[in-house]
Amino acid sequence: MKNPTLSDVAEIAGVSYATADRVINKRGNVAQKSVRKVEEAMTAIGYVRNVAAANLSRGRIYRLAFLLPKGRNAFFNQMRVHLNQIANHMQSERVTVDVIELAAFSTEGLKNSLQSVIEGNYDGVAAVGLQNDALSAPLKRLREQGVAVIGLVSDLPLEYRAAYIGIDNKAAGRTAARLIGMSHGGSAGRIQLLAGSLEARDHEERVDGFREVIFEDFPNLEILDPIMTHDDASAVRSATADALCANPAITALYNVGAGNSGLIAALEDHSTSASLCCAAHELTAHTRAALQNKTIDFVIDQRPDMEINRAFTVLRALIDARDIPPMPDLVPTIYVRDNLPTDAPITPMKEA
Amino acid sequence: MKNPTLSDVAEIAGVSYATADRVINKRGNVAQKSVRKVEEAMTAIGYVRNVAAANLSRGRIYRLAFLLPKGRNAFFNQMRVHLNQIANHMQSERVTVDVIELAAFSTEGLKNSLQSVIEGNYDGVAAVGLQNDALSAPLKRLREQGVAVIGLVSDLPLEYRAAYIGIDNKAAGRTAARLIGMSHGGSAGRIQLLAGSLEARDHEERVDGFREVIFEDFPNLEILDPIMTHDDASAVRSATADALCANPAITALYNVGAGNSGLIAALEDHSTSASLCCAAHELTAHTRAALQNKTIDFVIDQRPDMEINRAFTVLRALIDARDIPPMPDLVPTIYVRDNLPTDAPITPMKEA
DNA sequence: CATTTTATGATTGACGTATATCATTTTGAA
DNA sequence: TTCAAAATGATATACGTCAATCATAAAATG
Repeated sequence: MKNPTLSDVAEIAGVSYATADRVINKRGNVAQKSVRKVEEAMTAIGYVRNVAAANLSRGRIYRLAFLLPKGRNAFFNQMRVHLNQIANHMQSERVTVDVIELAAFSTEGLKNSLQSVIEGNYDGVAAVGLQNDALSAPLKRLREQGVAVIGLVSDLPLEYRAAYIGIDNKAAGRTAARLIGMSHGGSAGRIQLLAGSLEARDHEERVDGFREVIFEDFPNLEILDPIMTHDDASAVRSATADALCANPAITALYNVGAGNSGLIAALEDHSTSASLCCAAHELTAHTRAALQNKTIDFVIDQRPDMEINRAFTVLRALIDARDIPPMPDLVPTIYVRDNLPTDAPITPMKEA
Repeated sequence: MKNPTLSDVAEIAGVSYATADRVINKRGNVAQKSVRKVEEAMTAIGYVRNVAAANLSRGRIYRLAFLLPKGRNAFFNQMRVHLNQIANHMQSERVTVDVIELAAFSTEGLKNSLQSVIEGNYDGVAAVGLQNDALSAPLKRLREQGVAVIGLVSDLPLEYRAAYIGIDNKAAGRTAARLIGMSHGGSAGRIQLLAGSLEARDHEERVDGFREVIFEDFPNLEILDPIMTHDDASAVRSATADALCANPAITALYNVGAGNSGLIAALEDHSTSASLCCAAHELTAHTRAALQNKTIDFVIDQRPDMEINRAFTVLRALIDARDIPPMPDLVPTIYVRDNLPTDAPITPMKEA
């Protein structure tokens, strides 16, 4: 009935506790036959290491750093909120989190932040990354120090990061195209794309994916050249207004990047926007409201809450050199106005 | 730098360890001013209970039971796989899981299973529920024994369960309607519904939600009366074939329930099915393949993996009388063929 | 055979909390 | 003032693992 302990294993294996310990913690200097005896005893009685005891004994604390772009961007705001919530709960498991903010899209800024992480003596780092070779040097240093590094939302140079946590942006673009394409019901149409910058890898990938699907499966839809907005809401607003005015044949809009409040404002100004099909990224207060009042039709979300959860789990697994526990897959999530999350999903019970 | 312990708290509060312990574990017999002193010290130095040490000391083990419908239904197969995976990983945290299988949709069977749970001395139970007053008595017993009970996928009578973990089925039906509606691009159409049984609460709710949205927002779409299939694949197959034959004006299909392999087979037989819009529930090997080869267009999934994760987290929180940690929301997830998870299909499935 | 390696045993002290016991002090009511 | 009740202090043990030490036993080496 009680869970077997390592002492039980040792006893059954006919060795001392010390030897059993040498085996399970791979301390070496153990004869092969002893290893086998211990392993057999382990499986025989179904021994599983008690992580509570192990963590306590080890006195391990996990010092994590999250490198996020600074600024008032709705998506990262939300991510920061989730991060704080979870970090708060992780305190009881001896996990401390420092959030380091840095200028968005700045290789130099990221490099400096990584430098400060090197000096900060962390166990693990999750960074919203950039693809730039200038980052390789500090990342290499981190690896040499045994710091676990993962890319979050946007990847880091592949050689020096242990994992990437984020959606497949090409899939996200394809998904948007599928939805917009189907919404035409076989009729012809014209789609205006908006993007922050095609130098941002995620934006580029989304546009590519979008194009693929339209070309493959919706040949009677025309894609207009993307307008660059630098993810700025007022730029999005004026660009949208201009495009709709200049090209009345537009039947759909897809904003690949941020600045959705501008998109929404422009659509609300526009008289015939009701017949437009509109897709955007990331569920925020703005896009949620716009979905509900039918200003936009689809939101593709990357589930920042799940990303943060995964980041913690993966970092801890990497730090402990364990395998990663089974977790839900991360896919581009489609929101329409009917499947929006509610705010209080769990109902606590009244009396005992 | 090191995390403060309860001894530190006691010292700073100017009381003994014993008194500090009496406060944080609410053992009573403590003067108000001592309580205040301890609480102030706690916040002053940011004390957080070390759960590893607490769990170790308490020697707590969590004995959980999951009550799932028996049978080789693809969805529950998948759920069982996830459950086993996670249960396996939870062993190291002293969580044991017993899966109790019972006849689907059988109040009597569920009642008996609950009875065996009462005798089985569990700490928590997650049950795929039914709405039937006959269940109240055993559920009441469980509550009296201090066993945490939650409804999973399908809810239990509200009075005696602490939480429900599952999607909002009305929202799921609304979501399907929204997608099918939009896919008509404003044209008229006719939608055939298929359902297992309208006595199953989830099916009924989905149909209701579906109807709502079509009536509200797609008045030129007609909904044909649902065909009852009892979730049987061959029944679904023949019903689908018959309906398509009898009514060539059908533009869309929505299978509210299970038996998708039959639906897919019928569509693959049918010559003009390419122009049909088709939605179904739950991502399985069958529906995944059908999405990919364009036999069906949308799958609404309840993310059984997330549901299982939540179930564990909520049960443990209930058992420990803690608050529930922040977790990703559970919403009806829309899959098209472009945002499928990359995982290799986990269910080696013989038949539906 | 003597000597070095290598393997094993026996034991111990953290780690931080839960929980219990017993002695002692303080408080409140008679 | 006196005595019971309430509050506090001091202390000890257990939980299971990690990590270390030291002594001894077995095996490999020349």
